[in-house]
Amino acid sequence: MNAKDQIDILSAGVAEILPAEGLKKKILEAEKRKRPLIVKLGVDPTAPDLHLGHAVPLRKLRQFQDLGHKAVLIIGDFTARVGDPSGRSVTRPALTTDQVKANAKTYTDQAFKILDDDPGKLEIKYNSAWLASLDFAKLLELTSRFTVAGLLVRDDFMKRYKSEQMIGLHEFLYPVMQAYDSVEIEADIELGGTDQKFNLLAGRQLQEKYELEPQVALTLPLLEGTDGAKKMSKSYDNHIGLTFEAADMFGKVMSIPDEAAGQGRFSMITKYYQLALGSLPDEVASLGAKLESGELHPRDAKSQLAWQIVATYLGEKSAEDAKADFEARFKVKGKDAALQIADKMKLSKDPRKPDGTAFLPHVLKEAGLVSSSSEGRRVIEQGGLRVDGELEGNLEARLGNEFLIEIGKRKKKIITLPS
RNA sequence: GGGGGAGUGCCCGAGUGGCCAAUGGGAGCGGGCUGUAAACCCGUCGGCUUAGCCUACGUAGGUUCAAAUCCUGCCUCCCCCA
Repeated sequence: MNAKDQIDILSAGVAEILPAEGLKKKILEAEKRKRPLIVKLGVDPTAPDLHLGHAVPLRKLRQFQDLGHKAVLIIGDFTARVGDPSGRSVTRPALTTDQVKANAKTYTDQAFKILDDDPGKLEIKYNSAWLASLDFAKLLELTSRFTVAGLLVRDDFMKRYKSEQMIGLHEFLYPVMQAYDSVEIEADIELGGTDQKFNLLAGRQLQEKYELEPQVALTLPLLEGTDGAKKMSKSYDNHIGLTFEAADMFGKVMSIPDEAAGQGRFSMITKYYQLALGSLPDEVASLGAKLESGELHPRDAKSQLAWQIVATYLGEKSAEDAKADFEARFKVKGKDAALQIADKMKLSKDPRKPDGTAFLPHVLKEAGLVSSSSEGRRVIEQGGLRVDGELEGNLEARLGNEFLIEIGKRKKKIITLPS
């Protein structure tokens, strides 16, 4: 592919390219020398649960691979012992090596679903390989290339410093270690979220001191979560986990708003295509046009998006099932649709009294549809319970041997009582 | 080593002796509306066959007719000085 097209694809959806002309230069150079670019992505194996936000840089990395470049995934097993101070107002707790190991495995399992694992295009390295054996002399040599003032200009540190919160000395070393990773693998490009900008630039600096061609930093925007406002994060409860069950993942994608706050009518939909799915710029553009013209219904656009996302992580079969399930649950109404998707379950005890009636809150609790009988009572009082398709407003009711229970729109079960 | 502060329901966070199962926000849940599990509106949100009762405000005791609120010990976390 020619250089211009490559640049178009690679710079799509990117927050910043530093320096601005850097990507172009690197690509032209690679073309001239007929060698692939080395594209680095550093991974901090601290959180075991990955979500779609984490997938953004991985998608970009995959685009590089697809254009023939070489991805180097650095598992920061060593740096994880320090914890990235980026965006943190407090020192992160250090992890044990076992935790780091387990997290790294979870990470790579997920990452392989996005990346091309052709060994010519992907290399995985643990940075303990070179960092663990650094001796103090080498460390001094490394650190002498950075200045305290240089580190302090960084926002995270400055804020903490000014507000008199503690900054561990070891935290100063984080950018240094990460920068050294870039030296070690001679990275041409490094990817990261916008919050990683400082660390990526530190890599540039250090490479220069080691007389290497400095890497180009490519930062990617942070993906908004399902609320369409804040960045996706587990602590905001707006994340879509890569290990979610198919139906849940599908539904969560369907629940993203069309529009990200103040960014155009279908901006969230197109953004997810671009960032979470890594669709190419022309595809995203034509999708946006179709949505604007009304040719494509936003619901269908999201449904396709959800399908593809589920298919990536859990397979096409799961995606198909999740889609069918979603439609049966929310598009088609009525008892027949409910019967199709309801799970069957058998209660071990018969809750009925001699007169054939049963206290429904207990039945709901036994069936695992509510977590307490008080909650069951509430649901019934609020008009959320249907038995065999009929609204049931009484706490006690006569029950047959098999019946369909529906609570709200989502929970549906066919209950069988022991005879 | 010395001094100070804090621990409240799933999370954040009010509450400083009775009016507290505990304000408010978020998440969750139910209803309405809708192209959607979006947005918005309404309701609900410890447990219990619930006009009542039980358990709860770090933990163990104590004072009091009455404690999340006062006292003491213990545990945990944080900050400042050295």
